[in-house]
Amino acid sequence: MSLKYAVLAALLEGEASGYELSKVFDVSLANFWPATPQQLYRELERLADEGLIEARTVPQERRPTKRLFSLTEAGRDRLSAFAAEPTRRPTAVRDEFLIKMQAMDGIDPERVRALVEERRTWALGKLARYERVRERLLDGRTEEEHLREAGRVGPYLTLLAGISFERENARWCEHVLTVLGERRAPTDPTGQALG
Amino acid sequence: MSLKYAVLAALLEGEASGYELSKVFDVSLANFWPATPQQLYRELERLADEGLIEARTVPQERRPTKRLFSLTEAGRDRLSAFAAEPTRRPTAVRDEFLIKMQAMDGIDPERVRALVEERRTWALGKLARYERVRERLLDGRTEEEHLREAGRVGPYLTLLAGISFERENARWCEHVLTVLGERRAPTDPTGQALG
DNA sequence: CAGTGATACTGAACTTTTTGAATAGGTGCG
DNA sequence: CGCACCTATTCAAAAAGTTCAGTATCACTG
Repeated sequence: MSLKYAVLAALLEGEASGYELSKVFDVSLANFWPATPQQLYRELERLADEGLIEARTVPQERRPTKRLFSLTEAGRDRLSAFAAEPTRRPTAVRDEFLIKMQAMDGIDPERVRALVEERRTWALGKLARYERVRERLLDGRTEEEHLREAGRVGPYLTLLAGISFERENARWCEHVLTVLGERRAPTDPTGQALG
Repeated sequence: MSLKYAVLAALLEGEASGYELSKVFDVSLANFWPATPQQLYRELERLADEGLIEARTVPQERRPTKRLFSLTEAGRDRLSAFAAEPTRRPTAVRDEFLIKMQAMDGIDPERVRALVEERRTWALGKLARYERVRERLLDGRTEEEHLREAGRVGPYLTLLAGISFERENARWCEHVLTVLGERRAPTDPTGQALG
């Protein structure tokens, strides 16, 4: 149900094609509501049928024709009504990696290290991408200036949420690597786990 | 596909009924792989058919008969094989609340405050529950002692991930409340947003 | 001028997840 | 004794999401 509103919220940034949205949903918004291109195209179709967005066909010089979608007044109103409602669904995190970590104590510790390193690298990469988006949004101003002066603050604040999420991810990985290191070379000399 | 492994990982803690798992998936594991009771019962059926878990029927004195499930050797092996593989799916966060925040700049600021306060309260509540689980796991030891000495460290480490997630959530809410407060009483006197 | 890859979109089958309800024994309250 | 609520599970159906496989246009490379 919420994909609908995620799409409407994305269109607050201005008109976009399905293809463009599928890019956006992979970097910024992917943060809190991922969707595949197929989902987006279907959703855009439905929203247009409902009159919440409108499409305009744009033939291009050097590329295939695209359809740009933008919010209608009805769409804006519907989104605002949704945003003002209390939140029904709690946050759902689905993380295959953490299932593996839950079961880590049966796996070769070097294998676990490798998985955690991989995860850390990934989190840092995402963090760097978010930081670049942030620089672009701030455009030279400090956070305080931007938040006082900007017309819209929602996109910046949700970006901050993504940044702190990935930063904590990376920190957690580092903590786990430390723990694994200490278990490999234990200061306690019982030798229990070294069969 | 991963629910299967989430269930196997949950059974590492010992045998459990579908009902008990549905409780666990609502507090600790809900963290990174939520599931409804219906999903769990179906998954348990499938896993038993595959021979990865086995069921034993336990008639009870004052309660309905329950079926307790436990890992088989095949189940343990399958879980270990899964846990050692590189992670295919990146973390997926689905958060209706953050969609609302993305669209906050069209909503009555007092309404937004209320939503953020609600979210903060919820995060702090979850954090408190996690902290209690942590106390129980540590059982008087320090984190360092526990991590060096414990047989299994996976459950503790994933719990830490949950704790830092909710702590950051609460912090983010507090930051947003500050920002909203400053926009309500701006030091910059243009009065632009006070129409 | 064939191959590769980006843009731009569509279709159909499939799996997973959610929702709502039904069943059924037992406990505790007034 | 009736009602609400907890344990424990199952059924059915809808909604949401994933996967795989296309179509088609154009740009760039060798």
